[in-house]
Amino acid sequence: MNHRDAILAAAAGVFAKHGFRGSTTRRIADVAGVNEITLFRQFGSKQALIHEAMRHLTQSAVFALLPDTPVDPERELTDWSESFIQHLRLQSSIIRKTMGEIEERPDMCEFATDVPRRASSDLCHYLTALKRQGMATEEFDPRTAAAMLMGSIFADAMGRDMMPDVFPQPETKAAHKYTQLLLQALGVENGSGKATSKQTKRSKQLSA
Amino acid sequence: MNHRDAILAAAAGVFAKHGFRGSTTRRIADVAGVNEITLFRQFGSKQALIHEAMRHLTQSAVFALLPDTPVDPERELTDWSESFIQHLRLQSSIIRKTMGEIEERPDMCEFATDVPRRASSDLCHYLTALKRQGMATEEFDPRTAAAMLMGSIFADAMGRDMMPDVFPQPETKAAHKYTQLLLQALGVENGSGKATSKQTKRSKQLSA
DNA sequence: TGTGTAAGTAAGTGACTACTTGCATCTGCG
DNA sequence: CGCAGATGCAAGTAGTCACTTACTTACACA
Repeated sequence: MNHRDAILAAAAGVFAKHGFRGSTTRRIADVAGVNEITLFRQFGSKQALIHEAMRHLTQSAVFALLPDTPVDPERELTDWSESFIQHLRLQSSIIRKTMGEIEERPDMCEFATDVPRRASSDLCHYLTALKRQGMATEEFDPRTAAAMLMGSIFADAMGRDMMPDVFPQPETKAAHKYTQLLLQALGVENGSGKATSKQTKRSKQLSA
Repeated sequence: MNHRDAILAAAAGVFAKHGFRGSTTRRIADVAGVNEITLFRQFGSKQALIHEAMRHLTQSAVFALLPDTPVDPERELTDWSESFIQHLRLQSSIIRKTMGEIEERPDMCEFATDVPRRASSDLCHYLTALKRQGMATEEFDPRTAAAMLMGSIFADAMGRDMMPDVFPQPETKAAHKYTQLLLQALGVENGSGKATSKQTKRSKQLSA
C-alpha cells in the first residue's frame, strides 16, 4: 500500500474516532505505520492532511440511483432508502464528528453536506416525477416529503446506537418501513406502480 | 448572580461552542468572570464541572405535553412538533457536540438521550391512542410513525443551518408540514378531530 | 558510479493543558 | 472585633500539542 494512501486512510479513521482535536499527528502516524514527520512533509500541516482525507472519502462515496421515471415506486424507493441508510450507518462516526465541529471548522461543511445534498436533489426529482405522472393520489410538497424520508433515515442512522428502543424493529427493515409510510402519505399504491383512483380525495393542499 | 450558577452557565455555553476538549478551564473561567482556580475548588475537576452543567441543563428542559386522549390531532401534534423543534434548535449546538463525542465520552449519553426518549414515549402513546379511538383510517405502526415525525424534526433542527435548500420553506412552518404529512399517512382528517370513513381502505399492514 | 528523492532519527521549540500550592484578601456572622 | 469560608493572585508542575531543524539512510535511475 502506498504511503500516501495509508496516511489518508489512517487520518480518516482516527478522525472518525477522535474528531479534529483528538486526531493528533502522532496518533495518525502510528496508525499509518509511518514517521510523524512524513505527515508534514507530505501534506504540510495537520489541517491540510485532514482536509485531503475528507475530500478523498467523500469522492469515493457512492449509493443507489433513482430512475428518472418511476416505475415501481415502492421497490425503487426502498432500494434507495436502504442504500442511503447503509451509507449513513457506515459513516455515522465521521458524520457525527463533522457535525459537531462545524461551528469551529466551517470549511468541513462542504464535505459533510455533499452526499445529503445530492441525495435530496435526486429524491426530490423522483417524487416530483411521481406526482407529475399521476402515481400519487394525495396532494403533497415534494421537498417536505423528501425531507421527511431523509430525516427519518438520518435520525435512525445517527441515533439507533444510543437509543435502540426509540426506533422501529428490526433495524434491517427500518428503511423499508419509513418508505412505506411515506408512500402511504402520498397515496401511492403498492406493487403495481400505478395509483388506483380513490373515491374520496383530500382537498387540503400541502405544497407551498 | 450566584458564582456557582455563573460557572455552570459559562460551562454549558463554552461546551456548546467548543466541545469537551475545546472547553478549557481557562475559557470557562473567563466567560464566567471568575478565577480559574475557583472552578477546581467548586467542582473538583473539569469533567465533574461539565457533567454538572449538563445535568443542570437537561433538568431545566421542558416542552409541550400531548393530551392522554386525542381531541384535535392536527392542532395537538402541530403544537407538540413546534415545541419540540424549537427546543432542538435552541440546543442544536450542544446536541451536535454531545453526539460527536459519544464514542469518547459515553457517560454523556444519558444527558443527550433524556429529552428524545421522553418525547418518543409521549408521542408513541398519543399515536397509539389515536389508533385505538379509530381516528386513523390507515393501518400503521406507532413506533415507525413516531420515529418518522421525530426524525424529520431532528434532522431539520440539526441540518437546516448547513443546507437550508434541502428543507421545506419557510422554517417556521416546517414542523407543521411534517405533522400534516404524517397525519395524511395515518389517514387522520383535518380540523374536526374525527376521521371520516373512506370508501377505499388500504389493506397493506404496516404494524409489526 | 553519482545523484535526487522519499523516508527515518533525534532533538527541540513555544504554546497550551489540567491541576496544585501558598498566601493574601474580602465578606458575612456571632 | 474575631473568625471561617469563599475567592483572588502568583507561580509552578508535568504533560501534550503541532511543527521545525539538522542530519542520516535507502532506493531508483541514468
